[in-house]
Amino acid sequence: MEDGEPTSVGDLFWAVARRLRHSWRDALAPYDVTPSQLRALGTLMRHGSVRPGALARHLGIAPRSATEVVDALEERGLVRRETDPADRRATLVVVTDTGVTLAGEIRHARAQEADRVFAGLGEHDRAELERLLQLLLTDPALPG
Amino acid sequence: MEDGEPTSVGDLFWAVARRLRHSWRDALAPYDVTPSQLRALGTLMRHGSVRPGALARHLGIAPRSATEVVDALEERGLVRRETDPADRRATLVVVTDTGVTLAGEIRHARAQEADRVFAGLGEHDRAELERLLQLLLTDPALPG
DNA sequence: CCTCATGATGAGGTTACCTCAGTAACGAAG
DNA sequence: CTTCGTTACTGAGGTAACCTCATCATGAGG
Repeated sequence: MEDGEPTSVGDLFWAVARRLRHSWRDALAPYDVTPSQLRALGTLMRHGSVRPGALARHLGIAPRSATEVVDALEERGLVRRETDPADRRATLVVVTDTGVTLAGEIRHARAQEADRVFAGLGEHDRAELERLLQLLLTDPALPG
Repeated sequence: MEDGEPTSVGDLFWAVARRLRHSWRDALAPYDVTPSQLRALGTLMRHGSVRPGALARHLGIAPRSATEVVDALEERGLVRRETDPADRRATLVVVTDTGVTLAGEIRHARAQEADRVFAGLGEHDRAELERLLQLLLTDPALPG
């Protein structure tokens, strides 16, 4: 990113996104969990056992893609699939003990990393950024 | 993105990034140019004819990946490769007339789209966001 | 019980990256 | 002027994270 002149807000946004992505990838490397897996794990922690379809909706991805993330998490033993007793077509994705533990550790590490990155802004600016992002997120002009 | 509770600034950031990405992809669809291609084309417009290696540096990607972007642009006739007269190992990536025209059109369309998205913030907030992003970008705490 | 909708997944594709190895040409040193 | 390390690009092959479309089982309503 030696490009000294990102012209628009959009360009700026992407430039920051890129840096952030790399930074996080490095921070997560020792845990052998990719960002998207972590995102899914986090959602599962927050929502408890859900079906892949619901997970997909939470993550804003296609149902088929949720299957893949669950596959990956299951392969790492962080999650396990159980047949939904209420509907035998469906599956429940349950976080294992290992998963819970790891999620906790990573959450901690990531919070530190985020602090490191966003702390450069100072308390006030960080709150301001949070407000603006929240605004953008709830902006009806953007497609879902 | 039905997930009502992105907890951290980072999560928020990614959520916004996702929406923005989709929005842009849709806006660019009629031109048959991917975001990464457009980014490269933009850089070329700003810097004139450069070698793939330099382009890679500007874009913050590996040299090998620049080759790919140039391949794609060349295939669409937006760019052409010329041997660097100063160093026959090297190649110069030159934007064709078609490329210049298309870049102009897209720049216009994209500006409108960005306006649409970020205008939801209002003039003041947009400037504020720009300031904050610029801050993050120049923050030495982040790896290059 | 037949039909339609729904939940998950197999198959196969795309984008945008990456590393590693190879080839060609430059530049300096012998 | 030849040899040698360096640099520029690219072929080969790989990855993550998505996608669509087709398939199969189950559930729910007429």
